[in-house]
Amino acid sequence: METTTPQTDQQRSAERRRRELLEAADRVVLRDGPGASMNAIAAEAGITKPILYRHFGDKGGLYAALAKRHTDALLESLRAALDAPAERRERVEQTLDTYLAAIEARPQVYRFLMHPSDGAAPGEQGFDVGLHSAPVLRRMGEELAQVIEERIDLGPGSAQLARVWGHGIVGMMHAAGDWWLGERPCSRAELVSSLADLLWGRLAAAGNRVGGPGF
Amino acid sequence: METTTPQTDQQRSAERRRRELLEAADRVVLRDGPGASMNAIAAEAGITKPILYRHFGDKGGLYAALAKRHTDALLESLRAALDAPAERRERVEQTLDTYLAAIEARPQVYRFLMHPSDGAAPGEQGFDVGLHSAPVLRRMGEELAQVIEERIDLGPGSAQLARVWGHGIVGMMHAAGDWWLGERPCSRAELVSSLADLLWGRLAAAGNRVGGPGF
DNA sequence: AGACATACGTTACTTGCGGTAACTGGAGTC
DNA sequence: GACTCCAGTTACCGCAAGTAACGTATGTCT
Repeated sequence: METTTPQTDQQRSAERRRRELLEAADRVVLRDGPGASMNAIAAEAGITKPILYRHFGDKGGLYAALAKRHTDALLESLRAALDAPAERRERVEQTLDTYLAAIEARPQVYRFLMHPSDGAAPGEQGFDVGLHSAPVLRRMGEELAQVIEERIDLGPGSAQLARVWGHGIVGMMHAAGDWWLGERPCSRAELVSSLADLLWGRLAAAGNRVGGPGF
Repeated sequence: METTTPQTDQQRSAERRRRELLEAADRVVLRDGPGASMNAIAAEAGITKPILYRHFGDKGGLYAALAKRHTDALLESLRAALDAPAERRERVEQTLDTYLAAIEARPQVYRFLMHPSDGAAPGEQGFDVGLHSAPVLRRMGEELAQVIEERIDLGPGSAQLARVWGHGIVGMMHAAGDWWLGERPCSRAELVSSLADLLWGRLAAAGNRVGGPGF
């Protein structure tokens, strides 16, 4: 057989191993929260620490690899909702709802991606060592910016405007979702509708309250 | 019992001490970034670790106290801009600009408040141990929600709507500001104007691009 | 005055993490 | 059969959070 395929064989094996390790890490993080230690992950994978370090360099590398998996999956869903052939408002609501459904379905994953250091027990190292603080939001922002610029006519300076809006809208969605996930003050549909209303200028259109405080 | 003024004296002294410690911690964090160690902070304050722990319990407590100081200051400025007697758009722009000016003027403080674990050197503990991940955003969101509900007439369900919008707008401002601070793609005034345009429904009003991709 | 409680401060320690160096055993190669 | 790579191990270092146990000045009670 391919007795003369040492490198390819090794590479395939290494990649499979890497996937296994990532899945083990996933399980641990999902179970123990983001405070999971490298030791615990190694144990779950049935091996010991140095192997993890050989594969991922350091904890930040493991975090990045783990985050990339989930981020890719999330972005995939969002792209689908964003590219759907529907009216703009419909698309916006679908995208918001997709995002919220995702974080609602797997809050542990969400918390890991967005607040990787929370839940670290005393003496434990957080998980976002390095500069990996929520690159998810950045990626989503850039992605949305691109879609906006491709599909909407914004006149001069559209590139800049699209990027500002991309990051702004993503941030709005994120913050509202984070708050909603914590307090559950209303249904998902209501939240989606309220946010879409905001984006549709209802804030600007609303009238002043009568007998307000002071003025 | 309260023999004259021993307790009060002690309390005053303790409070002054606490302020001194917080100021020292501030200096260290501002200088060394959020990876500052308790030892370093204690040294800067001219004392040793256990005193810090007697005053703040644990690192999370120190973080919380530190964050509260800055958060209070920031909220103060924002409230002023938000309560100014001006047209709504003017007020919104002023508030956005105030926030952006603050994070632009003291990015170190900003990064500490928002991304407290970044910059932690290997082996160092991040700074947001505990559940203190960005309560700043929550507080700003609630504050804004209150102002919105007080001053704007939103019809039925206004309380809920105001809260969603409060958190959403704060998240928009935060994410856009974070991105802007990192890349500086445009002037502050442009960013403010773009965000206000977004809130004023320009996204909804814009026309579709001709010859878009696919459709 | 002298014994005493109390808060302030210290040194010295434990624990547990991330990360690494140096050793070990088994596959394939000449 | 000697040689070379690997995956994997044990055993360790450095360092940070957090704690226990030990002084020491200050003002109070008898």
